[in-house]
Amino acid sequence: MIDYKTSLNAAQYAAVTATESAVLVVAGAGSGKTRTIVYRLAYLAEHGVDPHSMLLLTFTRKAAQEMLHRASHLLDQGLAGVQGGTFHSFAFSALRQFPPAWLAGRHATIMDSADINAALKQCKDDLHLGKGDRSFPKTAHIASLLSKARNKEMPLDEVIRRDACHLMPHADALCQIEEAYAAYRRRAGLLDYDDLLFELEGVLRENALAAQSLRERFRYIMVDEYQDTNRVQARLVRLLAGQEGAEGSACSVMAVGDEAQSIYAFRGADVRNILDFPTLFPKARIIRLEENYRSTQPVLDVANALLRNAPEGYRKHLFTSKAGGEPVRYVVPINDNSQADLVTARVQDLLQSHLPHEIAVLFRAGFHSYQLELALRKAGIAFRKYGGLKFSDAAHIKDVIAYARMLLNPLDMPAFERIAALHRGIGPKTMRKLYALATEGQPEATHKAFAKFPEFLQDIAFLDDVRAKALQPEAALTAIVEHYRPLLEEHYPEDYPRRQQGLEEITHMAADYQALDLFMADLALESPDEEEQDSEGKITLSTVHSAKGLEWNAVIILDLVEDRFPSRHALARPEEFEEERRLLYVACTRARQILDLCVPAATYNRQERMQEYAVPSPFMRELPSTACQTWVESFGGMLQQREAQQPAPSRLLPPSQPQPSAPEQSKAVGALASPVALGYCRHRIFGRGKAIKYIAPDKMQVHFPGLGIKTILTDYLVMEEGSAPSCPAE
DNA sequence: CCATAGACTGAAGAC
DNA sequence: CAGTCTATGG
Repeated sequence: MIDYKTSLNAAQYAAVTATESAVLVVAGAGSGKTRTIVYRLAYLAEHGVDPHSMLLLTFTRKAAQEMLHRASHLLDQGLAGVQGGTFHSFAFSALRQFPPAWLAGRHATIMDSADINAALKQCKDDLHLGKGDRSFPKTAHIASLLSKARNKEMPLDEVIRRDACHLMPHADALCQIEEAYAAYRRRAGLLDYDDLLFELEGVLRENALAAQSLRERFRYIMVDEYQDTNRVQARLVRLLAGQEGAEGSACSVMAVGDEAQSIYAFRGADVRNILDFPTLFPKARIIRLEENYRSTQPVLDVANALLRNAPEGYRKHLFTSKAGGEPVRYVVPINDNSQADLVTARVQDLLQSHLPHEIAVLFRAGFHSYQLELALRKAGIAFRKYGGLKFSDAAHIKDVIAYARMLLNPLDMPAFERIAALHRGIGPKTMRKLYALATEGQPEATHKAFAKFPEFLQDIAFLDDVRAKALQPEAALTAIVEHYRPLLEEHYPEDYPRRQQGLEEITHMAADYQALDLFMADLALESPDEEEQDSEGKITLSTVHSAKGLEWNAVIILDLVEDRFPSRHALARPEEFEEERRLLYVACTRARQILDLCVPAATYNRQERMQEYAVPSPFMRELPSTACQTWVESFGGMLQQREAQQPAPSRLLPPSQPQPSAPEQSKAVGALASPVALGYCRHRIFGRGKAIKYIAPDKMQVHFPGLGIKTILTDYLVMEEGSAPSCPAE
């Protein structure tokens, strides 16, 4: 038996052993919440609970696998029966078992983001909306608005009014698109990410048999990262748990979360779920894990400083009983290009040091790491990148996936169209016509139309043939790859050998699956990593979002300048600005021993085709000078330590007066509740000679919701291009 | 005259 | 990779 009392602290022990009632674990960063879940899994297994009745919902499948792996390691026995993964993947497997009535008998396919975009584009075109209108939102933007509406469970026009008021003129058109898109999915038997959750909720409510069967099976539910669940997800937990205290429902739910780490409000996550948990489960115990076991005090000091400045004041103070630790470094490269070189050199140093070589470089957006990727390649340092483009985003992989999907679901419209478009002479118009004909069932017309494209006909015949053979996933994919080969060479004459390797990889991955549709679902839900084994010795590049829940000995954060971190998209509303703060908090708390914050003095502006002075991120400006050690790059690439002083003072608006005080600003404050956000926005306008170009007057309302154009012009736009910045308040 | 192919630019975060 | 613009083929 495992000695839980000595392996865990008192709070962790309480959380692990509280299996009778619902438990909410509020766990600070690095306070051992993974450890708690791992020990709880082991504890349950040791006390005779069948792994089959445990459900572990985490943010990534990888997180679930790792916890299960660690738990079975503790136990000396496997925990194979535990169902673990994301809400979405769990929903898919539940729906596979208990499909909703409208899907009866069909293999539903999950749409990936490319499918969603294609579908929306088609709906938009069919309705003749937004043609040639530059102010009409881009397809990807429409997708994010529709998804936001569903995740927040708010009508679409409400979401537009609140989050994108400049799109109000298009609200009607967008609502029409939303409707058409819903019809499209039903017709083609497709589920998008949001459908997975709502359809499962529907099944649990309407299909008593299914609900009972799932409830009987899952007696122990554990939900990680609860602060990033949305309303439906909370309802799903509730529905799966059944009535608390009701006869025969011994279901025990444990939710683990940290409100300071909520970084998914943009996709509808609702921190209220944590606050409402005790209402949902009145008998719930609440346990707090506070001591940090991960990071050194200097790292925690920076993290604490970040939260201290949050207007909402999370009552969080991370502490460790370990003393000492390397100071956090505030590094100022000359520009983003030399940042890549400095980071590469730093990584090389760390790799040669005695420290365990677990190093991560984190950044706000996928493309921020491009320069670094080049520099690392040149230096011969192996890395692995998470976030941004996925393995399954590559065109050739998508092609093969399309074949596999059409194998499962001949009506899968995006797949059909993708395959059609592979052949010469078929463009958007023709492929839609062909799909319509093929599904309407007019044999003669269909025959005639398809006869013009013999290669496409061959594809269809090939798929019919493979379908008849009912092959295993690996064999089916091998056949597809072989069939696709000539097309691959035709479409990618320059680099098809490299792409062929990717195709071999995907065939190989399929070998682990019993059924093709399960494999397809996993590809759409989470791109499985190519081969885990060679990850040894590689450093990690990752977006902060993808770094959630992970930790490294050394963490380097890139591009802590305005426009990048916080992202320029996060300016419109104070809540979004605060989410950026929590995002940076998450990034810093990933570090165990070493934390480097990179604040390039200049960044490349693509429009101007030149380097431009960058403004340090407001989060950096507010950091007390004692929190870190400043290193400035001098010409020639040398880093020099600068004696304690306010790190890299903001260029034009010193941190001592970041907020406007003049009376004329008070009317502007109306819409922007947070003075921090206002100070920040003002800084952007006045802090740079190019501000007028940067935020065009007619776009100002986007950045300052609620401000009229007149106010903006009279109160704000006081400088002309190229002139010295001047500010009415001064 | 429509539909397609090819060149070019610009990127948020993720299930 | 997606979206847009333009040249060209049917």
